[in-house]
Amino acid sequence: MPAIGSRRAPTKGDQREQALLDAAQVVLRQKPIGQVTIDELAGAAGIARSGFYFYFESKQALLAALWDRAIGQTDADMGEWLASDGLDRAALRAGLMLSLKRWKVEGRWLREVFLAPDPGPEVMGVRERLVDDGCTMFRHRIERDAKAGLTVDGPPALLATMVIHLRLMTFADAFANPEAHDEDELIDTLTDAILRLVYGVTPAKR
Amino acid sequence: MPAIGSRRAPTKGDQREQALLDAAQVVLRQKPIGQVTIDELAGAAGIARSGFYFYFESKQALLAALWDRAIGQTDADMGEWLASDGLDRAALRAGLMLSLKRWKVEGRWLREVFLAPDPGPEVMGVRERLVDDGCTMFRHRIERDAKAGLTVDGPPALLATMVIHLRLMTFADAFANPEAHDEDELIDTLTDAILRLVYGVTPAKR
DNA sequence: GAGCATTCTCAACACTGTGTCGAAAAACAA
DNA sequence: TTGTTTTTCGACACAGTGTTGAGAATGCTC
Repeated sequence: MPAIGSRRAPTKGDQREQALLDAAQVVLRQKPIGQVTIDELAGAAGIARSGFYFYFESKQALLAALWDRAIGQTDADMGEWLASDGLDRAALRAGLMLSLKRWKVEGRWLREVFLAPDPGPEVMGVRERLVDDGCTMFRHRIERDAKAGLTVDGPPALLATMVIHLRLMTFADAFANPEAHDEDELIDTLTDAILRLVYGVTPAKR
Repeated sequence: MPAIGSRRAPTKGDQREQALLDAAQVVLRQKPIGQVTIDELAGAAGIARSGFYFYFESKQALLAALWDRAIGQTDADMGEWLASDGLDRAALRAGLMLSLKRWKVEGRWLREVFLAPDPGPEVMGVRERLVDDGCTMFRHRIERDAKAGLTVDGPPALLATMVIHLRLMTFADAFANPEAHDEDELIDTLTDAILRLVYGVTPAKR
């Protein structure tokens, strides 16, 4: 594991570590962590089970690393909207759609790290960082608009948390029941729901 | 396990089964299921580990039974509002407050059954029943109001799911961070959020 | 390319928790 | 009491995790 920015060429071990992460990501798309053994993960990356422990302390540690790798992407989805101001419905909708697409593929294990009741300390660390960061960014966005008198009154922190959770659960649900709702309808409903939640506004028909 | 309505006195075994459920409920308030062993549950009810299997097939089965026992209560919390019509803010708020109180005590294991990524089939059965029933009841309430032209337009099923999830996550969050928000403020914000979500209305200041 | 250090691999072991079985004890009915 | 059913538990088999230490492979330096 070379330091970030290190120039040294990736060693065989570095590649193995990436292979382990890649393999895990593929396996975890198919079934829940609880049903995946370390033996299986190691096997998928072409090493013996005990070799796994050279790279990661535990399954949880690998999961945390995997999640860490995905953080940037997830945040980036909503980036444009977070940077915008006021009732930018288009930016919000676009961000949500991007997120939904991601969730449709990686939903299973994203859900695990977000919602698992008792993840190890490593995962908890990453989760808190991500959720806190997410809430903070949303909160800043909302506070900005609150100052401009655009939002409903209500504690921005609470509103941000609600929006985050609403989004999260809607995507988790969409992953669990992919056939239940039309994708566009789902995103339109979610977009408008968030706008009503935060700004108290039902935007004009599209 | 006597049939419902059976007159026969509860045998020692029936009592033991209840003791097991009661003990589990207490233990599960303190720590996540993953950290509770069957040995511990059996011990808390005063029997040997292997004796546990006389009453329940697995930890998951006990959990399902425990949840089953709690279903009636949880539903009853929102009963008054579900039976009412239109924008009955008082009934909604009262129901939410009742639910919150319950979650503050039983939050840990309620959360587990709702959100665990990979519960056994027994729990899945109960979960689906509960979530589906909950969504269905909320949906009926919303459909009724939709017919009366009170709600925003949008698929009632989707709105119901969103409301259920918003409520669920807000309570889960309140359990996880009990100090984060004032109880009344939390419930007021949630109540208004739901009303805006479904009816597009920001009620008059209280 | 020889010598040396680092990186990597894995078989063998110890441990914890789950689930099964059958024999015995306790409770109940006739 | 006697026979039947219910309840209890010790002993076993098994699966998955995590540790250790020996040695193989790799890369670096001269």
